[in-house]
Amino acid sequence: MTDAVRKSVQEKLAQGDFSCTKEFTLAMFSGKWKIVILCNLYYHGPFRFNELMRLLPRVSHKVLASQLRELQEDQLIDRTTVPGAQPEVYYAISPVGRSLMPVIDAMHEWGDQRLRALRVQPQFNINQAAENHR
Amino acid sequence: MTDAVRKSVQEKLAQGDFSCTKEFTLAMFSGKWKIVILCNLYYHGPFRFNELMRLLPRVSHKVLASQLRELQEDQLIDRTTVPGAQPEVYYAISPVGRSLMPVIDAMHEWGDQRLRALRVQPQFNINQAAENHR
DNA sequence: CTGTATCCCCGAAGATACTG
DNA sequence: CAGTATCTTCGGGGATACAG
Repeated sequence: MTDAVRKSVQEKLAQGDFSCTKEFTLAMFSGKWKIVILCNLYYHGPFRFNELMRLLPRVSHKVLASQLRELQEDQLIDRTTVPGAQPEVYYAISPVGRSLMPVIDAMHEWGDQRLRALRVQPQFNINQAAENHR
Repeated sequence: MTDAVRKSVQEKLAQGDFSCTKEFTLAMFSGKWKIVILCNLYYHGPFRFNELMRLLPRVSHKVLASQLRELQEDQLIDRTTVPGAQPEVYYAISPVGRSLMPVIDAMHEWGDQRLRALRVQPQFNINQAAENHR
């Protein structure tokens, strides 16, 4: 959703061009909330829509819905409806989504080490870097 | 650059919030061309600006420049100027960028297997999936 | 509760022209 | 050759209102 990558990958695939494996993977969790959603579902079990809303305090209604829809389309999560007077909808990580976790773990580890390194290097000021990016 | 993630990560860091390691890593190669640039620099050695332009046939002048600038700011690549009558500028992957390659390799492998699986599953039509995304 | 429909904003991506 | 400056376009993200 966030993502120019996502779109261009889809176009490539539609044209039968499968030479974009890295970008394809990248497109899986591009989107401002997808990684957080994925990790929450993985580590803390299935959640209902509003439970996720509470877990992600800053996400808007519509955006959460669209992120979940895309994650479903990519088959990374499963959506289950428990019937009843007021049906309950549960989102859970799927086997495919689960298989993506090692990649996310690798990202976590790299980011962890990198941030650590940046904080002890006085010559690289993180706030300055943020400034530069404007 | 592409990225809502990049921006929100920078804001978090500026506020002293370092609890976004995965997103931080994600922000490294979010941007439509960054992974391709990184891999090219890694596997096929330093390149000059115009050489990169030729390698990425669809990228525009300005966008390539901005992607390279951000990669520099993130210290993933090094920019070297060889002085002379007409100075030559070379872009090469940095040690930090090099350390990111295992993560990218993991993404490559996952994407490869996933795409393979999708192509043999007739029940999941990739073009259809692309349609759904509209 | 779990969404969809609408409208707005902003920044990334692109095209083009200009510069040292 | 290696960029910067400017303008336009397009789509993601957000807020809000409405619906089943």
